[in-house]
Amino acid sequence: MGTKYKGTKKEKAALNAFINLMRCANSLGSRLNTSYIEHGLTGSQFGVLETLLHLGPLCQKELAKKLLVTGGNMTMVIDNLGKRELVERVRNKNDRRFYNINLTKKGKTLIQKIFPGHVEAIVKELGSLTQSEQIQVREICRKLGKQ
Amino acid sequence: MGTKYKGTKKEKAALNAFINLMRCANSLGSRLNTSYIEHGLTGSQFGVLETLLHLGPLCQKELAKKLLVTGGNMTMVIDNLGKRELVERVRNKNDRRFYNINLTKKGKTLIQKIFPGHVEAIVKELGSLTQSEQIQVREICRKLGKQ
DNA sequence: TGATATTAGTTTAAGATTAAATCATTTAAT
DNA sequence: ATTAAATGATTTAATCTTAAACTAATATCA
Repeated sequence: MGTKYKGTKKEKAALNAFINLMRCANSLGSRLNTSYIEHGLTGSQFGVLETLLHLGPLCQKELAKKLLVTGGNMTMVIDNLGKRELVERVRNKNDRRFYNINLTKKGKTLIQKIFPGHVEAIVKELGSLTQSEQIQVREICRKLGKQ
Repeated sequence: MGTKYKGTKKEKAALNAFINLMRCANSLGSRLNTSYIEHGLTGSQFGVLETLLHLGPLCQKELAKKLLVTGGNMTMVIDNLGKRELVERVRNKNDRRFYNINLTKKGKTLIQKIFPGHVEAIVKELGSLTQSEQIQVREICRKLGKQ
């Protein structure tokens, strides 16, 4: 579904690629959020739990950077995960400005329970692409990722 | 930057493609939002104005569907655009459940002023892709778009 | 040492977003 | 015609998100 914008060929090609990419990511994200919404997690909350599971304890700033959200928002996300006792803040002893954010046993159990279904859903969605196309996605996104 | 998840090759390939796609769209979106943020518009507001400019008057439900947001949210977005007199609601005479949402002269002037810079920024960002890669994006997103 | 700058995290204020309940209007089915 | 169902829009309550101002801890360096 191309744009209705009247521009040069080059402009229309770029605009179409952009629109398609954004809409695709948006709708893919919506279709894949059921795995964590069912467990009362928001996207950011799921992202934090998943990041901690796979990368180990991180401080809030690192989490915010990885998940592309602001520091203030990360404070709230960690607060809310903390209220449900899914993560805990532990002051860094060497530098008391930092917290190390750890998964609690309860948090680890939850994310380990949810994650496989999430992967399964992704594999299913991405199954419409050939292996070569999946590699193309990585290459293209790598190029676009550099500002 | 691949995932740390231990899974089958197929799972890791799908997961990596997915993560790259989502992060790419996210950061691309952040880099491209300056064009409208400078004019005090949110992403949704910009989306509405741009859609109305290129597709003509639509009702709120159609706008919500095109922009992948909820109807309730669209009510608020239109409210806020209305407060700034950038759009206006006009009751459909044949079916009074509908509003036709029109760009005002002020709204049309604004979006016509902003849009070229937005396109220019997109062309610049997408310029890191070859023409063939831009076409690949469309093909890949078209496949992923089907649920 | 002690003033200054930097850094991690928090708070605040404004507004965005959603799901769900509700209202108003129109359509469908007797 | 009248009831029931469907449809577009609104409201509500809860949560998310951001930018900017702020606090506390650490680093820098004259």
